[in-house]
Amino acid sequence: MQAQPIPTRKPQDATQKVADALALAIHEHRLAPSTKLGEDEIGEIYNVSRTVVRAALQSLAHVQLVEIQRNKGAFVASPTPRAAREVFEARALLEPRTARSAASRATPRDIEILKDHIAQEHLALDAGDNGRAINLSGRFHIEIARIADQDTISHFIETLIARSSLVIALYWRRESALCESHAHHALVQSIADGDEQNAEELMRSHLVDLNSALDLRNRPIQVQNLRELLQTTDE
Amino acid sequence: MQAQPIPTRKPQDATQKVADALALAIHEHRLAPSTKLGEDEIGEIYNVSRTVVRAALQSLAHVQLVEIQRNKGAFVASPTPRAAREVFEARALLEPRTARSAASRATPRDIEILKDHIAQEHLALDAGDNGRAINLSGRFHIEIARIADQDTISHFIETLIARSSLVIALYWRRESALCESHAHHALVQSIADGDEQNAEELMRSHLVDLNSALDLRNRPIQVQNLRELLQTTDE
DNA sequence: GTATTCAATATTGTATACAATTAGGCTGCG
DNA sequence: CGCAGCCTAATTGTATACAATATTGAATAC
Repeated sequence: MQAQPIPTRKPQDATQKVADALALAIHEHRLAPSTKLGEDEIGEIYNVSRTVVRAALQSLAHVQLVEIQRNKGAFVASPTPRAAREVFEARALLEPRTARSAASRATPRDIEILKDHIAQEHLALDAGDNGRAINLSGRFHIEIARIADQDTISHFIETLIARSSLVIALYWRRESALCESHAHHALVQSIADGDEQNAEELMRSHLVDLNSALDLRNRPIQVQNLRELLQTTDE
Repeated sequence: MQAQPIPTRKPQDATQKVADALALAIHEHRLAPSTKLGEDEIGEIYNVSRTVVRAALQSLAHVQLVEIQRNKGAFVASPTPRAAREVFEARALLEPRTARSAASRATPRDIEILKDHIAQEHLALDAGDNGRAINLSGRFHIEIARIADQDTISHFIETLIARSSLVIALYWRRESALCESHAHHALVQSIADGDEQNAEELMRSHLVDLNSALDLRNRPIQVQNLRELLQTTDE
């Protein structure tokens, strides 16, 4: 079974397509924080005009995946330790309640989806594709928010998880094990059981674990080559 | 020294300027929900090209003040009762804690700013300018979030309050008094006193009051998209 | 008279051209 | 040798031109 494209929202227009591709690259840590995202360069890679690229970059800037400096250009966002801390504080505030809500509403179909996410996550880990595993781990949380059926808060959580990807890229302690989907599995179980209290508590502790796996003291800097990382043959 | 030729003033960031102007118009209820926002029309009004207008509209779409339908155009957002409920649920989740945090950090300068906000709000109310009063009332909440010094959550609250303006435009019960800044005054007092517990509780009850002033049962008439109205049974 | 088809118009989506700003290097002077 | 100033190249900001899609209205067939 080969890794298949992660089902993002279907890109209706070119702008969304480019934005999704860039977001995926960032989430999978192929694009490091602070990487310059030149408009011409991206446009050539995806065969679209700067108009489309600019719209995509602005879209990503709105969820703070990239930072746009006027007359300077767009860069992959590089959250400060303070911002990183805030992201996880906000998640700790929102997600436990979301997990509780999900436990009270999840359908068998939802449980299937969650288990499928975990399965794919395991596959990615076994394949040594950490970037993809991190992305899938985040999408697991997004899926829970979707099940909770709170669009507004779900949207917030999506942006938080997007930024979490950057935080992890910058501050993850290598010595700590990658997202033990163990925790995810227990979460699914409590949600499937409709055990609201347990789901809430598991999510809370899960986030605490995640947070404790970060080292917010050092702020590494990396620069990479765009074209090699983004080059795709599909049209 | 030289004469300053200013045939046409070129703002630093035209996009932001247009977006701000449109957002203000929406917040002050000069632009009603579901109003069509044609690109050419707006461009002529502000003397900018469609490029700038499109960027501004997309920016507003990201905070859900406008809704963009592909190949159809941009419209002032019109939150459903469900969305309206969610907005205030999210505020109830975030703002009490923010008020508590503000109470623990506010400086005398911050208190001055808050009191100034209330004063301006009173002025607007006395002048019968309800739109401006509503906008100022919202900015009061944003100011508290700023004082709390949590950029991430503050950003969420900003978007929630922006949408609250639309919710109020659609669902506000005429019979209920407009935002009694009485509540705001008490809040400022508790924040000035550093009384965290009281600030949190006051904010909570204030939001409950706001919510109870809405009537989410009836969805106001919006004959913007007839096709949808005829096709959907509307839950 | 009604409904359907199809052309005409208007509006949005995208690409390209031009203007403004920035970054880097070169020269010239101290 | 070092630094200031300017000049050139590169990149972004904005405007305009062109393409694609949707809406409108009229003509035609039934």
